[in-house]
Amino acid sequence: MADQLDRILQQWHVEKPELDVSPMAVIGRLSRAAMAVESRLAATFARHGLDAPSFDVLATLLRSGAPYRIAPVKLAREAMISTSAVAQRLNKLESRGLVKREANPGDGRGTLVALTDAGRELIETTLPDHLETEHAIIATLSVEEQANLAMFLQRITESSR
Amino acid sequence: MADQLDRILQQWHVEKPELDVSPMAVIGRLSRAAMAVESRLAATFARHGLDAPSFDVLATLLRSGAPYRIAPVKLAREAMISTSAVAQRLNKLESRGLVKREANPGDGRGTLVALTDAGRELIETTLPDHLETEHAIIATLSVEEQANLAMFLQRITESSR
DNA sequence: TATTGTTATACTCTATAACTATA
DNA sequence: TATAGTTATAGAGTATAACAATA
Repeated sequence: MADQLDRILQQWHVEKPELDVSPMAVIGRLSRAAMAVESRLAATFARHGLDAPSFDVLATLLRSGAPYRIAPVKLAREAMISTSAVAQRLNKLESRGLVKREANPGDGRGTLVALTDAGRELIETTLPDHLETEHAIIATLSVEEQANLAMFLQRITESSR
Repeated sequence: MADQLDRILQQWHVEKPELDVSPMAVIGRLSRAAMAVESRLAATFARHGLDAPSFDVLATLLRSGAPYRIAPVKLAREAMISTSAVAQRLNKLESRGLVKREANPGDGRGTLVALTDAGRELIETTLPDHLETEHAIIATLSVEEQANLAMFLQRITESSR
């Protein structure tokens, strides 16, 4: 089945026959797949009143395990965003009562972000739905193909560092 | 080699052993790979004074072939963005003299976006550099692996429609 | 001096709504 | 009525800079 990338590649072959545009077949489809997936995940998040950045913070807190407390600087490193961006994500979540900021007993400069009961409840409810969405997205691939895909993506990410 | 996704999956296994988080291995790596690639492509674009949306418009015009003219509504469909977003991309490019808007002789309502000489020159110079970057990103995979990766991504995108 | 964290501010890209003009 | 295109406006998320406080 020809997709949009096939048509784009065909155009390039006609217009620039001397160029090797084969990398576009991979990178183009990577970016389109990421866009399509992002949009499906966003729909699931929205059903629970969340967006991707908020889900990311709550999920990071949950998977860190009891007592569900993390320093903002650690959240910034995990998400690869600035500490300022973290502060702004936290403002949003804290105003909804999903997290709260506490003093860090081990570091007078620091803060600990804690999951509230409401936050815990929301992420526990959202997570299975999210996993179901992710499962549906990749169900078109066999388990072996999924493993190969994950490995290829890992190698691409590593080689881009 | 354990990457960040391996550590995240391990955390989930400990905290939520009853959940099947295996889809995250694929989707998580997809989103990280897309982010890493996007950032490398952006660096190449920046070296030529461009960003991804601007490159997208100029490349679309170039691969459309002579006379390098496209209606805005077609640009919107190709890029899957609103016609308003297209108008704003065009404002930016036109103010730099890289494209110009002409009347559409076949449709009195319409406009044709034309590559200027400067725009043509810029995209012709940027394109080989861009392809080199893309080639470097996927060079870690064999040609066969690249083909498999592209196919897997295509299937994921299709199944998300 | 370096690190943690916050706010103020600005930037980028986008979509929605409102509008003009032509098919 | 529908389509093409634009601007005004607002929204989301981010980073940089400036700042306060502690290590």
